[in-house]
Amino acid sequence: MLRLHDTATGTVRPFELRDPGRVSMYVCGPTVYEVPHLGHGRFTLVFDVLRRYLTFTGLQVRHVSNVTDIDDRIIQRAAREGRTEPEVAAEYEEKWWEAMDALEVLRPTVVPHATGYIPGMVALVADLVARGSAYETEDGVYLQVDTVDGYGLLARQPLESLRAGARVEASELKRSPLDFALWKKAKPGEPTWSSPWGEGRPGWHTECVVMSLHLLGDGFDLHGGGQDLIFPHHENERAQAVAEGRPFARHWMHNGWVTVEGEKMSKSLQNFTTIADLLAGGDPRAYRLLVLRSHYRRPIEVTPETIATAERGLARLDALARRLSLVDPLAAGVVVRDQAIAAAPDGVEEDSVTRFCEHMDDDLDTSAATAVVFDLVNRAHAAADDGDGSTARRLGGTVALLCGAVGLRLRGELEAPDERTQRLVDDRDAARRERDFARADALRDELVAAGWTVEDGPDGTVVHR
RNA sequence: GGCGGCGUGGCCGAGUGGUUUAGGCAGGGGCCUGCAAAGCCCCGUACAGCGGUUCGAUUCCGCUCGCCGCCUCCA
Repeated sequence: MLRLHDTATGTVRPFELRDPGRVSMYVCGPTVYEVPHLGHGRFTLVFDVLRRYLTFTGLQVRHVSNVTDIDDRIIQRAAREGRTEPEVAAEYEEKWWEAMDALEVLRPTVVPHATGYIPGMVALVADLVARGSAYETEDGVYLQVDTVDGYGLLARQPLESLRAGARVEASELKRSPLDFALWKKAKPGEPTWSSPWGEGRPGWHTECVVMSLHLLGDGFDLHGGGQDLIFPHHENERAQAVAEGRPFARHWMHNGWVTVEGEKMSKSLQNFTTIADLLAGGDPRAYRLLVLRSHYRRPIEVTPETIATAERGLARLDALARRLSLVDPLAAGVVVRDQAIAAAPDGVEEDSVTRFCEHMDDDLDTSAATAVVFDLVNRAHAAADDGDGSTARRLGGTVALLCGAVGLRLRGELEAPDERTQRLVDDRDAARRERDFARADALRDELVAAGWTVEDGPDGTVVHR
């Protein structure tokens, strides 16, 4: 049974599903006005790992993640660049999926776009007004926060304390600085939709509550995102649902952020790296492994050094995969535990699978779970050294299974050397047979300089990169 | 001001009231190798500080210090 930290209670507690066997999860997706950076990479990887693991254990997962395609920043960018908002949104959404695909983050089951749900948002806002939870002003419609029971649950602060700390300038139009916009009345030149309050557009918090409830239903299982969404975004989503009298997310999960030299990666600090930049420099799997090696609620430092360390870990996995000719666990798609165990050609070590799952079930302790995998790697190599091929293959098969559970691809197959490289390899083998080591070493230097790793095995030289 | 998180061996990073280790990376020694690479074996007596509880605390409690974050858009 999976236990997960729940932001609403501040405790790790059982992840109890609304419908047995089926998981409904909503993860706040991107606002498409800029290219994704490593912070986006982390949250998508964290929730991808969760989703894959849930699937691994045999659950059916419905994963909804939105695209916010109308927003102040999109409008600003469009105005600045002399383009339309849909053009800007389309461009950055495309870049988003490119990055997700490269990271091997599974596409959500459903990807709602905010602009596709405007009528539902208008209806929600109208109902909140009718119920007396919201009020209209000159510039929009606001939720009156002090009408909502338990406002501050996710922030884990009472209303008074939030109010005292509010740094927003109190607008004369709002009854409280904490009241937030459900509907923004149009300013000249902005894209608009019709509503009982005139032309305008929905507030961000309204988008997500409407889409999540529409696509997953009342009392869906999990709502997630980065820790910076806890307040006000998720608090405000929840407030609307509460004001409507509708059960909202049963469980709230938030991941820690990416830091750079100890500070949060963010646009304002100008310390962000885009996913595209990361991928240009190396193996996309390294970021996944880096994420797996820490706990999802902890900050992670993502730098060239930490990525390089993860790449060495990856090299260790790949070396085993090559040695034992392990099949990439993801070649056939998402891995489901019982099916994969049944299909494993050499069996699996079920003890390790059990331990792996115990760690994962403990609030996704991926770091400890990953340690189980590396321990298997070690033992598989040792067994192979001892000439115990069947044990080695069984342990190796378990490595593949568990890597697959968290979406980590293994690269066992070698990149085929090009013709020129193969000639160098052949020449080197010949030189070694003739014990012309000076020539063999020179050829090796040449191969290494071209980026190949040279390994002399019992069957001759093998190169890979 | 309010609220929260964190502080583990050279680095990253789990975990635990006490006899036995996370794991990875880096480093040292050995094996293997023509030399390497990959791999294997061996090697580190760490838990911010100060008190308290306890037979015993890195692990529980309190305080102190330090770092980070949220209370504004933010993954």
